[in-house]
Amino acid sequence: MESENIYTAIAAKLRQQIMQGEFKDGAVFPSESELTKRFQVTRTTVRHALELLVNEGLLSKSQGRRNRVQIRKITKTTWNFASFSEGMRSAHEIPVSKVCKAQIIAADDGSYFNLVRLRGIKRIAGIQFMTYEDTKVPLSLFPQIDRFDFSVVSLYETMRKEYGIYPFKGESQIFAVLADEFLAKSFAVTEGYPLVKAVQSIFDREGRLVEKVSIVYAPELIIKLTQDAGH
Amino acid sequence: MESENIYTAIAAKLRQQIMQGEFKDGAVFPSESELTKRFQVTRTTVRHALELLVNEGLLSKSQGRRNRVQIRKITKTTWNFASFSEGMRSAHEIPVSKVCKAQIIAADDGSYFNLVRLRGIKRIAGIQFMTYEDTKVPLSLFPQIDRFDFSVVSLYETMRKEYGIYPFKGESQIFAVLADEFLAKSFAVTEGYPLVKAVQSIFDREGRLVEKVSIVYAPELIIKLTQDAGH
DNA sequence: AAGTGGTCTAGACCACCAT
DNA sequence: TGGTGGTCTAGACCACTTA
Repeated sequence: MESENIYTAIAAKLRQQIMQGEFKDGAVFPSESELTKRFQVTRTTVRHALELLVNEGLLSKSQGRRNRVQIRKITKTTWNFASFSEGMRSAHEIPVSKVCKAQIIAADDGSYFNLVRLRGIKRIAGIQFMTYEDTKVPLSLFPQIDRFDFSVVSLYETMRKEYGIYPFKGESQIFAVLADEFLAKSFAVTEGYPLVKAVQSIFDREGRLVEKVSIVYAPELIIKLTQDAGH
Repeated sequence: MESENIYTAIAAKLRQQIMQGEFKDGAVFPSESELTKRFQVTRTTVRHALELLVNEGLLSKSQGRRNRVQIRKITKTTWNFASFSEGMRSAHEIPVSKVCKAQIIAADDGSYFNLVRLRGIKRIAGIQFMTYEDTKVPLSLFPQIDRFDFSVVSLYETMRKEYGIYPFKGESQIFAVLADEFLAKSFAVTEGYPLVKAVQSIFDREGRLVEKVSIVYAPELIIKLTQDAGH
């Protein structure tokens, strides 16, 4: 498991410790001088390693303060439901998830766990669904993942905590579709109403396919994207 | 125009030279040792400055070879038409642009140049339009920009070359809409066909609003997005 | 006041590329 | 083979936060 460079090796070791929960999310990180002693290198090399972790969204820095573990979510936008439900939770709304289908399916390239969910929020007036998600995850990477109840637990959290696999990069295609009877009923719109649908493939850092997902968004849901030229 | 750090100041100076075309796109960049002499700093500091430019997508590096100026486009996807038309050009298709409206409008926050275009490609069978774009650019940043003929010249290129302003960051909202009579005719679909519409605000590095644009995409146009967790 | 991270120096050796 | 960028050392001083 050796890497060519010292700093990549150090980053790999620290990343592993973060992933395995040895350094917990939000906790203070060992100081740079501690790390120089531990790894027997100069501070420059330690900082080079830490820079990688910062760029990966695992570590947050600010001058004078101790470095902290901060696991950044895959997007900062309402692009996937995860961040959306977090926003709702803070606004005193309760996220709900209704499993429509949870089964193992066979494809050309192996077996997949297929999870179909309606997701939304619970309000006084009743449940309002915001997305319809059809997810496929490869069983080769996530053996026995069908034993979890995803109406209760988060899929991404399960991937991270139970399997140590971390979504890193996503590719999406966007379409417009017309609401069919089921979607119209679920989203409380008329049949034929135009809806946004996204088909995504999510990969981890090693480039392995982690998830194939198709999402139809309710019209209330404002889909925001942020893109940079660089950085 | 002084910055607090030496490396930020050096990066700012080099960035300016790249933007102003002193170092042209694709050309070799001064070597790191040359830059240490020019700015009278160590190589570490020069490299710190260059790292910023690499992250901004202005510079490309590889070991042993000279650093090169490489101006990365705002997206690598079919997200805006620019990259799409570039792809088409290489496939021996001719991009076309039909100006529907080009006028100055007044808003609460100043005057804007409003440009509405149908854009697409010319084929043997005829012209096929792929996007309908409604663009508004502030006259405060781009005085007399209405003198250009944007059926011929690129809007982004004009911003860059004539005004030295460089699109950096974009925020988008995505909707689904139904084709009205005009769009149906332009895109050769039936009225009521579902289409993807994006409303974008584009900012430059200083955070100034450079462009407000709404784009409706033809159904043939596959909209691809790539997103990373970090880096 | 002590400790932390941010910046910067002045070197060194190496891997890689072009000639 | 000479020059380039990549890595790394062993220091130093500063800005900032925390106690």
